[in-house]
Amino acid sequence: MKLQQLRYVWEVARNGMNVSAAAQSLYTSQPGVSKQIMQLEDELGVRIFVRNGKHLTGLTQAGERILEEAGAVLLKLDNIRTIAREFTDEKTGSLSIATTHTQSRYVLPAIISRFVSQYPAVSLHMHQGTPLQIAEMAARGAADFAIATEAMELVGDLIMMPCYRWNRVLLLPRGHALLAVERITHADIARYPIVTYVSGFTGRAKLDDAFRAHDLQPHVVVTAADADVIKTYVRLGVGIGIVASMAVDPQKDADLVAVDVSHLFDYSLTRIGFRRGAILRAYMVDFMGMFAPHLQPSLIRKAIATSSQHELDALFASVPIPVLRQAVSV
Amino acid sequence: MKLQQLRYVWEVARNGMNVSAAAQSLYTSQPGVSKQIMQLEDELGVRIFVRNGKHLTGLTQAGERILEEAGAVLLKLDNIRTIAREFTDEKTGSLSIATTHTQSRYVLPAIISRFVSQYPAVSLHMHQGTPLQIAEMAARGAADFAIATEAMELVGDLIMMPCYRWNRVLLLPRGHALLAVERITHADIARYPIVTYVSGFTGRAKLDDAFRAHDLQPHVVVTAADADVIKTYVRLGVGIGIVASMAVDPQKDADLVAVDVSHLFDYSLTRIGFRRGAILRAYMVDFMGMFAPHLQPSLIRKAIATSSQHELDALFASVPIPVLRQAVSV
DNA sequence: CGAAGTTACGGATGCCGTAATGATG
DNA sequence: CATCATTACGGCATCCGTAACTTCG
Repeated sequence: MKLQQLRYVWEVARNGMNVSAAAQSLYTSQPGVSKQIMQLEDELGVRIFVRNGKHLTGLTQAGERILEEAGAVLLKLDNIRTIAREFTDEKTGSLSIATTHTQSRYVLPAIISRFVSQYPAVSLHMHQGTPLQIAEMAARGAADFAIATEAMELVGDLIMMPCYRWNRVLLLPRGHALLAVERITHADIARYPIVTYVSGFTGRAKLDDAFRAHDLQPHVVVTAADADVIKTYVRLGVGIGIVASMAVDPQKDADLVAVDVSHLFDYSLTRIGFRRGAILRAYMVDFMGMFAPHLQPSLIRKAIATSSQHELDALFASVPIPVLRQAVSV
Repeated sequence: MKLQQLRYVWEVARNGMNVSAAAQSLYTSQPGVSKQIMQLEDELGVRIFVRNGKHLTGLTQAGERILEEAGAVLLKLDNIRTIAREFTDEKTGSLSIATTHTQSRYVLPAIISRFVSQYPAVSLHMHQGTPLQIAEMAARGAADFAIATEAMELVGDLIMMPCYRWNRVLLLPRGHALLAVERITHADIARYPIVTYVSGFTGRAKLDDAFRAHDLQPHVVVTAADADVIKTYVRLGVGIGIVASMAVDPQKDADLVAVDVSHLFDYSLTRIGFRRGAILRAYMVDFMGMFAPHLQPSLIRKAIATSSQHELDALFASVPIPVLRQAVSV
């Protein structure tokens, strides 16, 4: 049994049982991959892949279980490399963050700029995607961190730590009729065409929930994956915007009015997640502390030591999670 | 990074940083081991072993952490092999049990004979040792199972499952004065010289506790690691024996009288343990069921899924553990 | 027929073991 | 001086890549 063989098996499975694709992504030749896999199967005396003639079509029962262990092995090998780097170049390395538009555009810049000034030798990689893509990237090790509000619970093998709670603001063109309303209600909002996030993004679910709870059918006329698009349509007068409060920039959005509507919607929780079982570099732990000050190294260590979502929840039950102050312009 | 290198590092550490010894136990040459380790260190850019001139004297900080991961890798490789064998030869393999004299002499024979008749192609290995040795053997994978009453909690990385509770009997020569006593007390026993287990064996601790709780100083004149020796001295008239009830053989020990004294001592708990993270062959799960009928596959699976001793305890809190009927001859 | 996987084969890397050298206590 | 680790070196296995062949959709 060789490491290459495990890597090959893993990569073939990752590429939908396509040996050619796996070979490419491993920068080697198909025959090499094919042969090593067969060699492993011979050594183990068991087929890992189901073959239809010469084509691999799936995993055998044994293959599934072997793949699982192989994945764990590959993770631990990564860990060994990480540990080694930590002890050689404490301040150098890379930090790969997968996150959503909202985070990378409005929340992270300040954090990142602090981080890069403290760790200039750490190369930074930001990946944008849907919450699900983000979570998957972290889960399979393509990113060190996933930062998102949604879908983080859908991927197992992620340790997710609550970072902050936030709510929504209404974005209105100056002079909008709603500005005259003292305390805005769901019904008030539902009277106007709405521009907001597509479902699965930036707390859209909680927004829908709130209206549904009041038996209201809001008129959502434009949906977008990010606040910039939403603002654009609000400026066009298409409707009133509902965005995450952190997406409001007092300067740049001075032509619009942001109204706090946190009394109308449940708070959403943004979390940072990383692969369970992965070793974190010191600067990664530090990064989390910058992003969410309550994520102290000792707390992170405890979180890593947990083994189930349940345990993790219990750990954070007693930790106060900051609530993002609503950036309201009146 | 190669698997051999991890194996070499692991083995050197296991052998007290002695490369020569490690090479021998790996059936290879010293230079090969030496070279591969240095190669790994070069690749990782970090020393794993502390060197005093040319002698390895210990692990570096990085080395300790790397060793930990390497151990996990090696375990998972074993798991892959185990999985493969499970799918090829479901009924063949080996079962290695580390246990104490009491178990292997009095308790296991019946179980083992059932087992071998059901799995004739499984080669059986029994290792006898002190409870601590036993636990360590299982923890490092030298044995599949540890079965013992003591010390199982001292070794981490073991999943220990309660099997049965048992208590002690008094072994008396026929016609002994104590046989006239209706309900024997601690004080009654303490009046006679006692032959029993050495500390650390077969529930000796609970025995001492009981006398101490009654402010009695029993006169232990002979201690032995197994009941056979104890019986021998009882037969010699050196003293009265206190042994585990399962150590009494009604036929062979017909010349002695066994008196139930379970009202005098706390029940002891015999457990079976296996390495956390290891894959169990189907016949291993079956073996546990034969040894302790309440250890059903589903329960074992749940136990494997636990990650801490605490969780494990919680799981078994609601499982009734059989109490061994006292084999008393009167 | 095209895409994909296996077989065949030559070149090169690299691992292993023996022998020699260098340190250690 | 005996033990132990590293360096040197030759033989051999093995892994890789190219090319040819085979099979599936």
